[in-house]
This record gives sequence, structure tokens and C-alpha cells, in this order.
Amino acid sequence: MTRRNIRQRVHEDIRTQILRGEIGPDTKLVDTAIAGELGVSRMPVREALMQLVSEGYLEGTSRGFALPSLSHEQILEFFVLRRLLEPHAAASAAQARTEQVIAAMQEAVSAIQATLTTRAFEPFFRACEHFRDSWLNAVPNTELRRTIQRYSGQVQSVRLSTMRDLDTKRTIIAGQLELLEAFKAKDALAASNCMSRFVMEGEKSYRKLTRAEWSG
Amino acid sequence: MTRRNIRQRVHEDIRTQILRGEIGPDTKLVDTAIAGELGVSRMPVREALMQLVSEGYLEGTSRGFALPSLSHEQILEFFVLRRLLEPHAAASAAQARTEQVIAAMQEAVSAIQATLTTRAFEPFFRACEHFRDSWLNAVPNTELRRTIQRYSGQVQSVRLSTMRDLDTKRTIIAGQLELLEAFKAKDALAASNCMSRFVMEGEKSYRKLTRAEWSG
DNA sequence: TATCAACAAAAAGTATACAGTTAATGCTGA
DNA sequence: TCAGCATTAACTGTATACTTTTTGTTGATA
Repeated sequence: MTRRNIRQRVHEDIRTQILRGEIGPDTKLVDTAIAGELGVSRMPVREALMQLVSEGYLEGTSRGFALPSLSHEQILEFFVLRRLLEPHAAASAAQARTEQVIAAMQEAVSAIQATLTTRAFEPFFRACEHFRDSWLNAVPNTELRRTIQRYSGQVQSVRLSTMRDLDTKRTIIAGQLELLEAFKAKDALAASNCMSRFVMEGEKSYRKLTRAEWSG
Repeated sequence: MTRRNIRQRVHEDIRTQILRGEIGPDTKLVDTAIAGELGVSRMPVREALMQLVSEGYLEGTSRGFALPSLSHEQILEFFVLRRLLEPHAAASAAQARTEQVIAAMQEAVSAIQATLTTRAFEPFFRACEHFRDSWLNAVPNTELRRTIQRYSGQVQSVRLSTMRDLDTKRTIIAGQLELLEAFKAKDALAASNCMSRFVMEGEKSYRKLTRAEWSG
């Protein structure tokens, strides 16, 4: 298990933190500081951070590494990519899914519903990530999966901001249940359509949100 | 101009070499050796090489860095990605294209035709890359363009191997001229269709090639 | 002759030191 | 009080040395 080297462990570590939303938009990651905490030298940490930069998870500034600041345009661009890739990904995953995948998705949905009782949105968000991971892992095309995961990290914060109110949450869960049904039936077309609507809904929510922020 | 640091210069350097096909499949890139040649220390070279790995241009082995050896499955996976992304990319680029883009594409096609007189395929290949760059740069969605460029580096060698005989070359040029016409007319649909056929032709050539290799 | 183990060589990985840059801080003068 | 400049502190970038891992080779033994 500890056969991997320091760089790989640190890379995995920070990547997980980012994916969990534990790195705020103002957090500055500095190699020396992290190295100090872990009791290792700068170099492996620095290399891990730079790898995360080239993977799009971080942005290197002259004063530490931080989450990349996405412009409005970039976010819309990512939605285009999602529309192009995720329906096909969902379709192929639905066809190739195993029973374990169904179980994982089922469990994730239950977890999501359980979070509805609280007002906090972070647990809800985390559970949604888990649901997403569970079907994404069933995508047989590794390169496609990797590509999707690459930008997933970046739009993380956006998705978080569009999931706030209860109505939106209910809509999301309805969509997830629909996707789950498609996966159960191994219905590729249904999964594709479901995913298309899902992404378009996400974009609509985002556009509404930004309009609201402008006017008030 | 020399404001960029050593790492960035070395990265750009090696990347260009790879794109030009100057790195053979048996070439082993070792940081100490390259550093020695350039009169710098290992570290910036090592970092450049590792960045190229995470970008998919190279593969890190226990004995130097080398071109990644793509499995048959991986290559087919990349074709799926191309089918999903490039038609849309071409369509949007056709709509947004400027006169400079047309000029660049035109020039590239002329250059390609000029290489037909020789038997060598490397000039032809290079000119094709140039054509591809010229329309790809017109894709307005930066993230989409970046995503396409990311895997482009990897399938480089495959594309090279499918471009050998004269008939294939003529087919490719015909396709390029068609794409150029679509761009001139700002015809997004035509560009999309053209690109779909282009990618599917490429996949067909590749499949034919691998079948031929198996049988002898 | 084949196999395996010991050893040597090469390269990756890590640590540390130091140089170069850039942003924050504080200081001066209007 | 604030603009402008100098100083300083915080990081990044590069160099070098050392450690660990992996591979290739030699040689002894069956």
C-alpha cells in the first residue's frame, strides 16, 4: 500500500481535498507549508502541486497555488463539453453496468435523500458527488471517463452554488432516480436523454443564478 | 522573450520535438542527459518531463521517459472522443472563422498538395498537422479546444501510420478541401458532417491497418 | 548449460541550500 | 491622509548532493 512515493501520495491527498470541497477559493497552498506539516521536503510536494496544475485542478500563482478562478465564459464552455460527452458516457455506462454499480448508485441516492432533513447543503453536495462517481466509474471508455473527471474538478464550485434551495434539490433527486432506472434497465437511450436534460438543467440554473446576482 | 523559465523552455522544446516526430518509439529521454546537453541542472528538466507525462505526451518508465505505448483499446477509445467532440468543434469554428483562418487553411492545403510529389510521408504529415492547427485555433470554445489538443498529442503516431499510401493521402486532401469549403461558407452543419466522416474514415483506416498487421 | 544470487550501474526520488522574483509592509514627504 | 518608493518577507525556481529503487551483469553452483 505504501509502495507509492511521496509525490503520488501528496497528489492523491490534495486532489481528494479539492474534490471534497475542502479547499476554499481563498486557500493558498504552499509547498513549504505542506511539506512541513507532513515532515517531508519541498520537492515531492512541489511536484504534486505542479501536476495538479497541469491537470487543471489548481492554478499556480506567484504566491502559492490556489483553485483556478473560472470566468463566466469558461463555465459556459464547460457546459458545452458536458453536453457533448456526458450523455454518451451515461449511455455506455448504462449498458455496461454491473450489479455493484446499481448498488452503489442506490446507496448514494438514499444518502442524498437522507440529507434533505437538514438545511446544510454540503452533505447534500458530497452525496451527489458520490452518486456521480458511482455511475462515472461504470463508463467503460477510460479516456472518456478521464476527460470528464478532468473538468469535473473545476466546475465543482459552480455546481455547489446551484444546489442551494429545496426545490432544486428535489429536481436533482428526481433526475438521479430516473438515471438509476435507466441503468437498472440497461437502457442506453434513456440514460443519454436523462443526462442531456440533466446537464441542460444545470446550465439553466447557473444562468438564472448569475442573472440574479447581477440584478441584486 | 527569455522571460520564461528553464522548465517552460525545455517543456516547449521537447513537446515540439515530439510533435515533429523527432522522438522515435525507442528513444529514452533521461533528465540528467538532457540537463547535461543544455548545461542546466536536472530539476527543471525533470519537471518538464513530468509535465509532459501528465499531459499524455510521454510515459515515465523506470529507465527514462519514452513515447507512450497506446494499446489497441485505448486508440479506439480516443476515436470515440473524437467522434463526440470534433464535429461540434468544427461546426462552431466554421461559424466563427475569420478571413485569417481561411487564409491559413488554404495555405496549409496548398502545402499538403505540394508534398504529394515526394514519396516521404513526414512532410505530408507535418502539413496535415498545420492544417489541423489552423482550423482548431478558430474553435471559440477554449476548453473544448484544449481538450481536443490534449489527446491529439497522443494519437499522433497512429495518425502517422494511417497516412502512408497515395490513395489515403488523396482521400484526406479531398476531405480537407470539403472542410475548407464549409468554413468559407460559414456552414456549420456541413463542417460538422464533414468532420464526422473524417473521423470515421480515420477509424476505419486504423482498423484496416491493424487487421492487416495481424494477418501478416 | 541453466539458474539463481550477489553485485554493479543507472536512473528515479528526496533533501537541502541558495538564488531570483514578487507581493506585502512600512516609511517618507507632500 | 495618501501617493510613491524602498525594504523586507514569502515564495518560486534552480542547483547539488544524497538515498532508494530498479535493472542488467557477472559468476558460482547444480
